[in-house]
Amino acid sequence: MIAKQKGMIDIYGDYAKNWQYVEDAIRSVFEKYNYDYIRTPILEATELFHRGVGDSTDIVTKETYDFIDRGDRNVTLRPEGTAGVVRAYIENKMYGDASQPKKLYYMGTMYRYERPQSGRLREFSQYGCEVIGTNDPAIDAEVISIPVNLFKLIGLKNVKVKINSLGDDETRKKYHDALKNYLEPYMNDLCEDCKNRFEKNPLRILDCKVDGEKDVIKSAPKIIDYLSDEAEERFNNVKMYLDAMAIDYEVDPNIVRGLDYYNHTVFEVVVDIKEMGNAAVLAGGGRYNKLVGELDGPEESAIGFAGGLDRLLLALQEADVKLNIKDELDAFIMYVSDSEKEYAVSLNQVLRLNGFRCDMEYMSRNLKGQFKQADRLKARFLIILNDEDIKEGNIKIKDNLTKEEKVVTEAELIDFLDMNM
RNA sequence: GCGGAAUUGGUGAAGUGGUUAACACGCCGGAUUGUGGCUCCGGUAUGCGUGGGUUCGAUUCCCACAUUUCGCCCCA
Repeated sequence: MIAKQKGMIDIYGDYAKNWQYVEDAIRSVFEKYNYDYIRTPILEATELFHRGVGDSTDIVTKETYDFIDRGDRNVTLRPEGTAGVVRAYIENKMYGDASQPKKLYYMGTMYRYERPQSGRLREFSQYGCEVIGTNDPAIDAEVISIPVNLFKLIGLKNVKVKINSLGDDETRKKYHDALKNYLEPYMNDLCEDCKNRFEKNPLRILDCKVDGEKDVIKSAPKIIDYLSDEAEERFNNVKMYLDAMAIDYEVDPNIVRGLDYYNHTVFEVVVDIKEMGNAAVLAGGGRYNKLVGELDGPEESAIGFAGGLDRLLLALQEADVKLNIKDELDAFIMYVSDSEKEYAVSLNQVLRLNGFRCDMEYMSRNLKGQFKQADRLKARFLIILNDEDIKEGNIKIKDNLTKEEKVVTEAELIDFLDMNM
């Protein structure tokens, strides 16, 4: 047997139903916010991610799904959505469109080449948006509010927003130095991983699982104390607009997103479910004002967020949220003889063309088995054919809730179903 | 990339170096000569992740690999 690839899953059955329900919910929220759907290729030039995501993180050096294609090109399965959307924005010259800013949303599979673990597969689905072309702090608040509203509408409670500001380049540089100066004398007290991070990515030390609770870390300098006046005012405006939307948030100075391209606003939307561990971060994002320029586009400001579909579904399950999935059958057609079967086929066709969701027996089960099948399919009405009825132009229909049986003419059947559905 | 655990039918699983691999659920059929969801009865794995090895003989022991799973690194 040929098995699926490591870290990939088949989505089917009830899980697929939940999946589609959530996808519909996401689409509907983005449309209410007036975002346009964009669908970019799954495969992109490797260089896009090297430049877009940044070489310094492990993401690009060892966690992307890279190939050499038949034309000797270096290609990569997209590890995230932003780089592709920004590339499409530049390549299609969307900055010239009449409607600005460009508000784009996407949904699709992403890939990372890693050992799978809880809540982290090699192929996973993300949804998210990018707003390109404005530096208005009100749009920061709008973008933050999207996942918050989505989670609320879908039925999740205990959703928290954590925000922080990384300021501008100057802020980051000054803070970087200050943090390293502060930490250097304490390095021997920190874990091996943190010693490693000290050179590579000192910001990450702030949310280390091992050392994060130590006083040394807790009293480390905070980036928000290093914000330039301009950056601070910008951050205050974002908070003001969040207040105006009545979005609860807390400023968490330890939120450092992993990617190099972020500046100013960064945020995470977290659900308070202990069992979820790291996967409790349902969505995250931030502003990236330099990225469009770095990818050879115009110097346009941008902000976006992305969320994991798989972990959203996991959260819904953990929180026992009942999704309103409609998978009931309107009618199931039962028969025994061949002539009844022929009539069943034609009746099925008529009912479907009239907009009813129906099905019939295809496994040659006896009548008892057909009743069971009808229950499995959650059929509201059972249509039980018999040759004598058919001869007289009658159809026997049984209400599977009340168990009442009724004989109607073929002409009456559609009206009867219409009235009862 | 590093470490731990696991892998037996459609499902949950028990089990053994040697004729027919428990039990339960599900499914199919019968009792009920065409109206079920209860009950009773019957049927339902030539196979124990894959490939090697040890052995007279392995699903059971050993090795490798694959996959799953839980962590680490990293996190989009």
